[in-house]
Amino acid sequence: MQEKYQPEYQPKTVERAAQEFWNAARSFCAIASARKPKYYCLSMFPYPSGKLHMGHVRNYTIGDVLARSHRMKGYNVLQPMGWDAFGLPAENAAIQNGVPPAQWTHGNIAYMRKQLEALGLGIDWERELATCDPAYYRWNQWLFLRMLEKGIAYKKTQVVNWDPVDQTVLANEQVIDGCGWRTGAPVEKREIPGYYLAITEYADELLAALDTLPGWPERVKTMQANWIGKSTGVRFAFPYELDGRKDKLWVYTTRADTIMGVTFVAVAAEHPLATHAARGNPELAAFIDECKRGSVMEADMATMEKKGMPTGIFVDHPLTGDQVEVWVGNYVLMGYGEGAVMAVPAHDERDFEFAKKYGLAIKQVIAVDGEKFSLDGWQEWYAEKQRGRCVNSGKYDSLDYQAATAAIAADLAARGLGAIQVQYRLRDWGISRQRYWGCPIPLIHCPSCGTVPVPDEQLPVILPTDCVPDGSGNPLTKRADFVDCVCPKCGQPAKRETDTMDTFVDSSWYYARYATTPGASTMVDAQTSAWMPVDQYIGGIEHAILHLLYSRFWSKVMRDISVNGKPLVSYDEPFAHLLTQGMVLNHIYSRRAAKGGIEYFAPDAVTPLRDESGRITGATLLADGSPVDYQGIGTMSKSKQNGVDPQALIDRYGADTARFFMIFASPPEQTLEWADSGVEGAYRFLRRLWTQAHARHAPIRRQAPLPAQLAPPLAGVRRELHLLLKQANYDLDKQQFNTVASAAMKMLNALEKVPALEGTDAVLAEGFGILLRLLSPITPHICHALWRELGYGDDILAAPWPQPEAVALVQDEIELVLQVNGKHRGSLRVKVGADRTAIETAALATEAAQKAMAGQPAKKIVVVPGRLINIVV
RNA sequence: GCCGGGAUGGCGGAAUCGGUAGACGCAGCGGACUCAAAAUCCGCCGCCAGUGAUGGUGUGGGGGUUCGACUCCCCCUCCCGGCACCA
Repeated sequence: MQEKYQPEYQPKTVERAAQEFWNAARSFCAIASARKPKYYCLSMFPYPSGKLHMGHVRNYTIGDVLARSHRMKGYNVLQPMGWDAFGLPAENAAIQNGVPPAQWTHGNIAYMRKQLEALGLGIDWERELATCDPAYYRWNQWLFLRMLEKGIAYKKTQVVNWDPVDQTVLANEQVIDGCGWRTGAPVEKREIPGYYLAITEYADELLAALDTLPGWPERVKTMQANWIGKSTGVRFAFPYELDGRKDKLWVYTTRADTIMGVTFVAVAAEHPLATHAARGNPELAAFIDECKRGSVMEADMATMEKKGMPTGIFVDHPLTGDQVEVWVGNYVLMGYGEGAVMAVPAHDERDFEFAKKYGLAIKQVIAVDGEKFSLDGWQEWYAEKQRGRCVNSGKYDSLDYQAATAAIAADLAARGLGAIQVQYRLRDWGISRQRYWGCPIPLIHCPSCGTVPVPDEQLPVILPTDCVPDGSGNPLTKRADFVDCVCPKCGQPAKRETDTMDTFVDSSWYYARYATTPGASTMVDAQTSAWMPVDQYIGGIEHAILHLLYSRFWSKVMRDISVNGKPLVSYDEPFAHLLTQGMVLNHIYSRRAAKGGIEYFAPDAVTPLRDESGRITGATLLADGSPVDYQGIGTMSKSKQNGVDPQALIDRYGADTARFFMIFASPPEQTLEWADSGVEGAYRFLRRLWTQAHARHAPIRRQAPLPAQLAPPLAGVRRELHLLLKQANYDLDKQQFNTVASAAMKMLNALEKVPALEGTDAVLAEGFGILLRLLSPITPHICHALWRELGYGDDILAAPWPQPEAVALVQDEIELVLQVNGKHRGSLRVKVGADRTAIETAALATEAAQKAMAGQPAKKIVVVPGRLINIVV
């Protein structure tokens, strides 16, 4: 044994010793093994924002509980960690304090890695990676070039938020109420070229394959399915003649059955017809300009006031030949579908409001029996598909949705004006960012050859690490040593692409890189396929759609790209099981900066002001008493300054307390409002565990075998322990870790009360052995130390997972709940095998039943075996 | 606005299939130990009435199904996540 067994719990000493033990034994280095089943346990890697926050502690403790419990259950576990190291916050930090993003990022990584180590996570650090490392991002570039060759990557124009003062593209996050976050200037929409990945080519597979993911939460699959948004509709055209030229205005609709109710057509501000009409119409041109202002966010588009203006251009209704006027609408997006929509005010809520506002015709073409249509106000049934029948629609009258759509599509097709088409809500993935701190897009622009890919042997295109962004555009554009190059094709001077990639690219395949042999000279290798897919992925619910969908897409692309006739990877889906952790929330305080931008303040930097009901209404700054606004509660994040650093907790109580508290606080999938009340309780429990173990260490070390027959009080304690273990194992399988922690507390409560009898030592030895193993995934350090001190063995990680024994659980009497008319009136004890009649007789005989029945005869008696009996009078 | 989720004591939460609502813990209150405090230990603890036994009531709000509803169905309110350049 090591030093003297301390009677007091000293987390620092215990934790240092355990961590040294694991490091020396390389306990968490994953080596492929054919003898054990593999378990690739992965938590979403953090953005190195500076310090860990409680959301990280929650995420990584959950992952570690799963990894450690599976290890003890006999799995060969891989649990890696790395850094999502490119991104906007590094540039923001540079703007604020002038430090280059590279330096800031590496400093943060060093600090946060120490914090993760202090938490005692069972991580294979030999596989650590950072996405800002050229050895990693070269493969982003390499795969991008393969996608370009296959046509999966292509160029088109994109609409971005433009800050006219800083002359820079803004992220959605940097747009506050339609204005730039630094300048306060109203944001404009601007069209610029960018590169896209054709994720829509995989839309069908991404949707269908959701059914192959039983290990994913239903809610995430539903969100992804809705996001992909597969719909079957009709793409059709309104023919028109303009300046003597015949042409067609195409639209797409899922409600072709309402086509006879079209009273106008709305096009996007950027639509060619709008541009045409704006010539010689200054008022319309001004309106189009207005439409081009504002943010590009969908939420803004959906909630803003719907506005429009007529173009004076008319198109022909494809079936009736009626003249239909074309309007410009601020709610129609050029980049989505055809940039034009048919408007049926009677059966689309948005069109209805629009028509009422501008006095446009509303023509009812769908009726529902028993419902009365009125122009006075919108009613839900107007847009209903299922109950409706066509009216005022000529030959389509009385047809239902299905029949009308089919007939109308057939008629449109016969005229060459349309066809049934499957469409997706999903749009192709735009990956170009006009930012410095990201992976360079490996392209060269040559005056004579056009856009030329960087040859593979020149990869990676290395990002200079000494730039300091100042908020006014991408500093790469000013770096001649980066931009100036020679065309790989013709050798003439050329310019390098300065756009970098979306950071979602980096995170779309990092899990595969972890699984690859460290230092491999290819993107992936045979080891990748051996470890993949990830068996258990753990991360925040905020990634339910984008990150998880992009990763699924990226996997399928890698599967479809072959090198030397071999696909890069052999799996279809990257993540077999997914646990979506609920967000850890905290209060958000902010105020408008002088220029109109916004600044955030940490909750511990303000004094909240409350109304009489206790709700926070505002706050004052601790530093100078100036007022700040209360923004409600939201996810802990660097940008909102509301993260809580776990370091103080770890320093004061140790990592085990921090881990236990986070796990105990709530079930993993639930949102958690941060409050540190209760940390004391977690610490108290661990201290009690330590002192109890110490007080009993002599009898436990004897490891006496259980006697054949235990005295009833001891048998009762033993039964309780095994019952708790059974429940805890069930909860662990359900990934409901908070009640596993509760079970451990209940076990200690039971063990403290074990009466001193013949066999007590054996019950204690068995009981502590169960408790320590059950608790070790949550609080590994203290369990490691006690396991050794109490003489169970050298390494609790090598111990088998505890299982309840059936013989310990038997009992001969059970308690049934007694109800009269469904109301709880007491209980009664019956022998385990008692039959129904015996139970009924016993129940009717009880004083409580007699009293509650008040002399009335039983009309019916419900007996739920083993649970309750309900007498109905 | 649209998509997904949530709401249970003063607080975090528990209740596996529709079967004792509030396990476990925090806070609080009372007591023991102590010169005192901390730590520790014992007890109480949803709300209302009652000295008490006990009775009534209670899982965001309203309605329904059922012998029985935190749990199932319908409607509503509020909160959280996502909405494609935060990660």
